Amino acid sequence: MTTEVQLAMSEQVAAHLRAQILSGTMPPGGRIRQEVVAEQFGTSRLPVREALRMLSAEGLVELEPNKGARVPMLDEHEVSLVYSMRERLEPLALVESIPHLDDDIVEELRIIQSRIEADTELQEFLILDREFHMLTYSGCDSEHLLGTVRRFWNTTQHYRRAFMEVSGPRRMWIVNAEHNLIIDAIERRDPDDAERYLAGHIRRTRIELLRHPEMFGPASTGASR
Amino acid sequence: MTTEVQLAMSEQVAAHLRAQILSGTMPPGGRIRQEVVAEQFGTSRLPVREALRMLSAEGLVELEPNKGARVPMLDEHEVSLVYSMRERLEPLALVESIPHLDDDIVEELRIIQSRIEADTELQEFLILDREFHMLTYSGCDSEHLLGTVRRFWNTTQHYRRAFMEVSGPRRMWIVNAEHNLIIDAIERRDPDDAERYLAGHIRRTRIELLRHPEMFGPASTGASR
DNA sequence: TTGCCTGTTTCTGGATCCATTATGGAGGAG
DNA sequence: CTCCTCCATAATGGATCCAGAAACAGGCAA
Repeated sequence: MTTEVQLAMSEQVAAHLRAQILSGTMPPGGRIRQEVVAEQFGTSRLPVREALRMLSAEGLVELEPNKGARVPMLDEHEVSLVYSMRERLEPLALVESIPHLDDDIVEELRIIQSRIEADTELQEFLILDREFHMLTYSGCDSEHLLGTVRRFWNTTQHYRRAFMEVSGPRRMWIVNAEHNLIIDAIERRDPDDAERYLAGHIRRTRIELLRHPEMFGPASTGASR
Repeated sequence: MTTEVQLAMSEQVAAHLRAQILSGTMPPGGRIRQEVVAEQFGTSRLPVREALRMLSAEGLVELEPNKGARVPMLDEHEVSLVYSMRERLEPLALVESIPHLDDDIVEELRIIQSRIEADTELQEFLILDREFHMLTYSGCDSEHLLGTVRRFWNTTQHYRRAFMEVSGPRRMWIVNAEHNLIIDAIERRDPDDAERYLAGHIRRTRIELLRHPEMFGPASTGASR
């Protein structure tokens, strides 16, 4: 009796598309054809439709009636605003989370952070950075709060990558310094400091991001039409 | 040439279910059977499934694989947390919105407010109160921000009603006073004051709400199992 | 040449049928 | 009498087929 859960087909499709979108294989503006995805998985179009609904709930695709699905493309103001939302919500998530974070988590955070500092590969950085922040929020037991935070990360994922591409390793040094401040505050169980550092971290990222308007050109990577 | 849009069937079903849930006809914890809804609308189960996916994206139902849909039931802490999220996000929405609100909107706000003060019917109050706040955010052109705010209102809708039921008309007087402060701040185009009043409005509501833990009993209205 | 109209094609939306999984009750063992 | 097991039932998940809307290409007229 394996505890293997035999995921529903629609979940599998959703997971795969999610990975593709988050990894940048499907750039913003790119259309997603149900039939193409369906035969890619050897299923009918129905689970694909369900998967697309799930992803639209997560902010990863947008659905237009009778016109299909596409990866959302955000303009400069919208990205900035999502960062403003993150700036307000994620500190709350962190404050809620800290009381439930034990020393094992803190240790794990330091391990992730050391891997971030060791490995400067872009794709790897994006994954680890996300993992780092999500782990700091993991003590927060509200699915609403966590889900909302995840959605924000999803919608801005592509622009995080574009930003890191143009701002280079210098940006990573700053991120590293700020991450370590956050870890220390968590270890001291100091929610006020943690909140302050995190809000500042996100705010500075947003401001820095706005200094690179070239990221928001018509279509940064293919994705015509 | 009518601009009538011939809504998709799934949208119609979603709209109807949405209204039913928000009006309290379907209480938290209540299961939603696809087949029942389907024959209620004379359609197949497929558009119902799509509608349920939409509603789950809006936070109005929760889906569990192979177990169907139910109206989410929140505990005390979760509701409080959603109010904390509202307290942080809605002031941002208001600040973003104010520059785009013209005098016509202000006038409309005063009309809604006068209707709230005139009509003390509970159901009507809930609708008008929501309409009021959403109108103050209507100048904000970000679908992400507006969508998130709407989701928060959706998830707490049932507890807003339960709260008004137990706290009575006294609560309405306070709400009225605070609404008028917000209108004035908007009319003066003073985002700082507006933000302050709104944050205080939500915070005080949250605190007051927590003084009635009896609302979070096993099941306030039917909805067994 | 340019703009509009129309026919064709392609893709999404919906209906029906089948497979799979959860649920609830009856019956038997301890 | 209680608890476990097994089975019948009902509800969800998926496949296939069909209808309708949108994009595209070609032709016609100004």
